Amino acid sequence: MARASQTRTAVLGVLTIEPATGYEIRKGITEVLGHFWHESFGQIYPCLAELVEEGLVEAVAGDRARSSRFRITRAGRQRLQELLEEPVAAQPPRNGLLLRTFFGQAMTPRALATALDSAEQEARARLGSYAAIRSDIADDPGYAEHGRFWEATLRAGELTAEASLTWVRETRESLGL
Amino acid sequence: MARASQTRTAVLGVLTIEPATGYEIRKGITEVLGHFWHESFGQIYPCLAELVEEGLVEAVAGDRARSSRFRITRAGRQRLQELLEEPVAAQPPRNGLLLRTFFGQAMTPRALATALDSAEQEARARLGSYAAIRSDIADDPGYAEHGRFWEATLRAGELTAEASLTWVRETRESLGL
DNA sequence: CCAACCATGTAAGTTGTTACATGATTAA
DNA sequence: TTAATCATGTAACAACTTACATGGTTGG
Repeated sequence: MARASQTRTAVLGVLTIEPATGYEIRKGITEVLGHFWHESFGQIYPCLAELVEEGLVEAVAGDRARSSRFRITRAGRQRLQELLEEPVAAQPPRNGLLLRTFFGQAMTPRALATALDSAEQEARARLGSYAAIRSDIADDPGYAEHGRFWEATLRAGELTAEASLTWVRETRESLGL
Repeated sequence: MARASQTRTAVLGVLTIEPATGYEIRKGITEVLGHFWHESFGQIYPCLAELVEEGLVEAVAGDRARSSRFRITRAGRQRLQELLEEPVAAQPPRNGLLLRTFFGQAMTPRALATALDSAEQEARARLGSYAAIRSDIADDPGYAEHGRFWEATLRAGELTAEASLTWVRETRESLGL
């Protein structure tokens, strides 16, 4: 059966921006969508092969040996639209930090405090990276079409990171850590 | 090889509260940890069998035929502490709503607006359920030990849901939806 | 008596990661 | 020349979901 996951959605989506090799697709997902999406090579290459077979993307000659660029077809754009309009499938939640917090009495206060420190550092790092991305957005040649959407996803990251910092602060206080 | 995932951590954790059947463990995870954790039966039963084999939990007679309660052993508590003190393994991000937002120009404004509506409704529903859980926490006989930790996880849910509502509001505005 | 819930377990399938293997190209 | 990056692909494994199969118990 055809791959039912959202990997297809992400790959087709990236190819609407410009034709790309598998390597570039993965790089784009990591660098641009990285704060809310992830794909590994082991997903991308088989997925591309399927998409070609279904006529949703087509391979064009690449810059170098053993490389091919993939371009989304008209059918691919149509399919992408359908995929995007399907209801969002929420991934089952698995928050390791909250699991540790919930069972906090089974660990040393020191260890829980360390976990909170890590969460804080990670949130700060994310906020820092978002500031850098804001410049990238302004420089993007496709700003008029993509920019506002890109900014919206970035804003989600900021709000999440800020909520995370608020939570760490409050939790340190309420648990006396 | 032994199951390396955090299912063991969650199961052992639940059993620190009181001995339980597999069914009760699943129920407890769904009802109490549901806003940040998830396990299916297909994970829990094999995991319990492994834990028994390793001496981390032991089966005691259950209330009825074909049922057994599982009790965490001293070794199990020790193992749980070690597991909790391991660094939090962040699950790779896959946010379907942000994926749709990023590729928002490839879908109709109407469809994106619908996705935002769903996100808003879901966040509101979560806030409602947290209010109900707050009463449960106050009623919990183990409040003094567990309650503060439980409340902290709930607060995380509230902050996340509120951040989500803020984002939906801002995004509707910035994208004119 | 019957619906809802309690209870256990397995098998098949899907999804995804990681490690490995291979080699071309480019910039220092 | 050599390290980094570009590029592709597969095989093994790990994790997880879902559907199925089975039957006991309780409350209305």
